[in-house]
Amino acid sequence: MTAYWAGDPADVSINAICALATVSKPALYREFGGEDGLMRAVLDRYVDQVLSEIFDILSRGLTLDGTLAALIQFASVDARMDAGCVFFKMRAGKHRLGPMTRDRVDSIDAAAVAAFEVYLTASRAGGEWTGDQPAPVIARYLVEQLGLALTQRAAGEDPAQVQSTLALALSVVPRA
Amino acid sequence: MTAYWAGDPADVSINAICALATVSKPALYREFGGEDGLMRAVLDRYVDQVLSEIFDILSRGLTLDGTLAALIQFASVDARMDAGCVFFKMRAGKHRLGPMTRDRVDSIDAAAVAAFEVYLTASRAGGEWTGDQPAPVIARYLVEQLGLALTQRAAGEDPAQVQSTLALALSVVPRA
DNA sequence: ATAATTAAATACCAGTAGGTACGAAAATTG
DNA sequence: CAATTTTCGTACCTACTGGTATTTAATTAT
Repeated sequence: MTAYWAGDPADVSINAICALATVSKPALYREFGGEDGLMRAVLDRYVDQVLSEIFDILSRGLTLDGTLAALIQFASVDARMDAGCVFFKMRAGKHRLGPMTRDRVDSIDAAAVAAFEVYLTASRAGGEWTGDQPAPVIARYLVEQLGLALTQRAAGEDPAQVQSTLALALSVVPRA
Repeated sequence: MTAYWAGDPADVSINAICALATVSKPALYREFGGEDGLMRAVLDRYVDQVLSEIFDILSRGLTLDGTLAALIQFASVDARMDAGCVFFKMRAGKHRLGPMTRDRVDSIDAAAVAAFEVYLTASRAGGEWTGDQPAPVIARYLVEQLGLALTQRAAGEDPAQVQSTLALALSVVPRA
């Protein structure tokens, strides 16, 4: 996970991973079946350990404004995201992934959009979100903007600049 | 250019290009010096033939609203951008490029932001743009949003969905 | 027509990718 | 302790990468 996170997952070879982990190549294949299985396992672990923070933010019961502020903070300033996000890195190079990893990426993507949709619907019911746009559109929009911010961070862009871009993008969500 | 455009530039090998162009490998090396030289040449040609459309839109003397609408149309619906954009594809995988191509990518990126900045400054002087944000911030924002839209199209997303995302993103620009 | 020169393609190089056959070591069982 | 089974790593495989040495073909000069 560390190796995939630090750079581009597609640029990290099985050989390099074995060397980093001081594990023999057949041992790795016995454990994960191949590159596809390894990446899928890494992605699952990453979602569990890191990306869950995003789902967590949505379930804190914050105001809409507070939720968006927390998302902006996490994606563009938090040190944990200095090297970007394993999920969005994999999604950006989806065509290079094996079938299992690709399926996982798709289902995580769908789950993220769905989580935002649920949040937005509740937010609208509570009168906090006054938008006339359909919730699915805004949910998809938010995921894409988070992805853009995390991609920019992975590219080494200045966090302050990433933050200003993301804050601007999320300012289209009308708060009550 | 066709090969780089159709997929991911980093996934197209010199061998494949030679086969497609029915050109021997030494001939290609005599002409371009190597992969880096070829990519730089392709990028230059692409900017000249395709990406110039964006700079052209900015110099048509349209209203701010009309300009943004034209940009949205071009990036998210125009059939020429069905496979995405060679420039943004290369920029997304910048770490994989040779030094010459990478320098070109950087300078084209800077030129694009500068062009938007000039446009916005003029637009503000004309009273069409009423934003209080600094022009450089909005210029950078617009380039990133165009890049996001073109990346989504390269990934095969539904143009209508790309359009709705981009239109939403550009709606933060305050029109008089 | 033949010799000298220029052009271009075939065939090859080292390096690395993902993946595995097979022999050695270690643990388990009788 | 001996025999068997299971675990594990060295060494190797094929495919493909960017790049080039060497040979073949075309051209020019005599």
